[in-house]
Amino acid sequence: MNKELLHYFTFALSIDCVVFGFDGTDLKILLIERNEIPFKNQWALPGDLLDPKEDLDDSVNFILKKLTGLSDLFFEQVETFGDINRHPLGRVITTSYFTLVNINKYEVNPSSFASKAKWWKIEDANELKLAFDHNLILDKCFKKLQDSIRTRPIGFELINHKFTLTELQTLYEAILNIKLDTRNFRKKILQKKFLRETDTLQSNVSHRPAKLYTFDIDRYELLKKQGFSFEV
Amino acid sequence: MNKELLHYFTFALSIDCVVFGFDGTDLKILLIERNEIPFKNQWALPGDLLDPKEDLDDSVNFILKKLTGLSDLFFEQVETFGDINRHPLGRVITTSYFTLVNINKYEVNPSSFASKAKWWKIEDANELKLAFDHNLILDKCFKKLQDSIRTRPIGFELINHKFTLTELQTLYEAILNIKLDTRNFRKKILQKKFLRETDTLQSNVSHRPAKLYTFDIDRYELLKKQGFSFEV
DNA sequence: GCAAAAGTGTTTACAGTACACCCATGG
DNA sequence: CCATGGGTGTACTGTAAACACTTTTGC
Repeated sequence: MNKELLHYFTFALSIDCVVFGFDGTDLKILLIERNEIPFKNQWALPGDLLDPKEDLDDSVNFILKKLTGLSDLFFEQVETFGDINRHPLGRVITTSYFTLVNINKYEVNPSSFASKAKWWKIEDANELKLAFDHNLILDKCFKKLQDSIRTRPIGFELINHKFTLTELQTLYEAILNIKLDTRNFRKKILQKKFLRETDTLQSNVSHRPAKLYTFDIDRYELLKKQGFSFEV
Repeated sequence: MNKELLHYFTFALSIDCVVFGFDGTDLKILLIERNEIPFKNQWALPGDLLDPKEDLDDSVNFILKKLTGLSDLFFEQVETFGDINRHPLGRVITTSYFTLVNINKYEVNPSSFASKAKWWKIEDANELKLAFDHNLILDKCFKKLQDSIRTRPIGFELINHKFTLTELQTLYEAILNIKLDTRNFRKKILQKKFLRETDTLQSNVSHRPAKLYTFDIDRYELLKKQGFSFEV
């Protein structure tokens, strides 16, 4: 490679993972506390520099696992941030990815340069001064999440395999930050026919037990292709 | 910077501009013919390596102008592509941006490593074997364009300042690649109230002249904020 | 007066919204 | 038998879709 060209090969690339989680009640976001400069002892999105030998999209799960122990999540790319001064150590461009998981199904274990890893309520995370431009990234990804839930049945990771309609409604309410009418919500979501009633009921609840539902995968995939729209 | 860290600062970043254009009838895409390796003499999206001293978002117009003469367009970031082998000269990550312009309002002039710059019909461009992974990038950006036109009144660059409803309908039909019912289209788009009737008529047409309309900017901005949805 | 595109209204069907009471269980 | 959340139906309103003829101009 000639010298003129080498001048261009001086960027670093990083990946930032925006992992939203739902615990049955609240929408949360997974943050780590950094124990390395820059921004040592500050909260940040899990993210790291990309190794030049690794593929961009493939590295997301690798990096997330290294810092938090979570693995094999389905991420979606959101946006790439490239302000000149966004990183104190040099010219680092970062690409952000988001996903949404069921918090109860995963155990979080900080490692590498993460001294802590913790689920924060969205509202609380927004109060923090995060490392780098991570407040901005979080904000953009949250908007993308809100958009996403309106245009597709967000996935099988969100809630337990079998779930009640109330749990699903709570998820929608948490993400969109609005109250929904129970009867209308049920009507609308059942209409789409991507939920299947099971013959199991909730147990050990001190009220009328709710029916449990599962996703009908085939129908779900079909809707995704057709450009499903769910205007709640 | 220590040696270990330097290992990460070996990426190059490029920008690819996906400029869609409308000439009143067809939807087109602006491509250049490269007169430099790699992919010399092949058609490609206008794009180039980013100078490490330049901001990411700010460089789009700079690069486009250098190659095609077009300037000051409003771009939107779409996606970042980072396959390991996408660029033959080394590890180059590229970020794609799209815009939509009125072809008749701009003059195209190839320069720098572009020997030609030409508007191609979308269908024809899809038949070409483009440089790098540009077929993939074009495809993703086209889908984004189709999405965009459903969720906002795409801008003031598309058509002349004053335009007829038929021109606007033709634009929608070209982008979405469907036929629309004239009466329903007019009803729906006028309902949104972001068009304002002028007291001017078309002239020099050998049929009944159409009324000319303009955008009502205030109303347009309001709708953008509110998350306008136009399900044609 | 003819060719060519502009312009216009009504009916029908379906989806969204608002709203209040009974049901099944655990304790 | 009471507390708790589960579960259901109907009437109303508004938007989407289908569809055909008259108007205005240039030549």
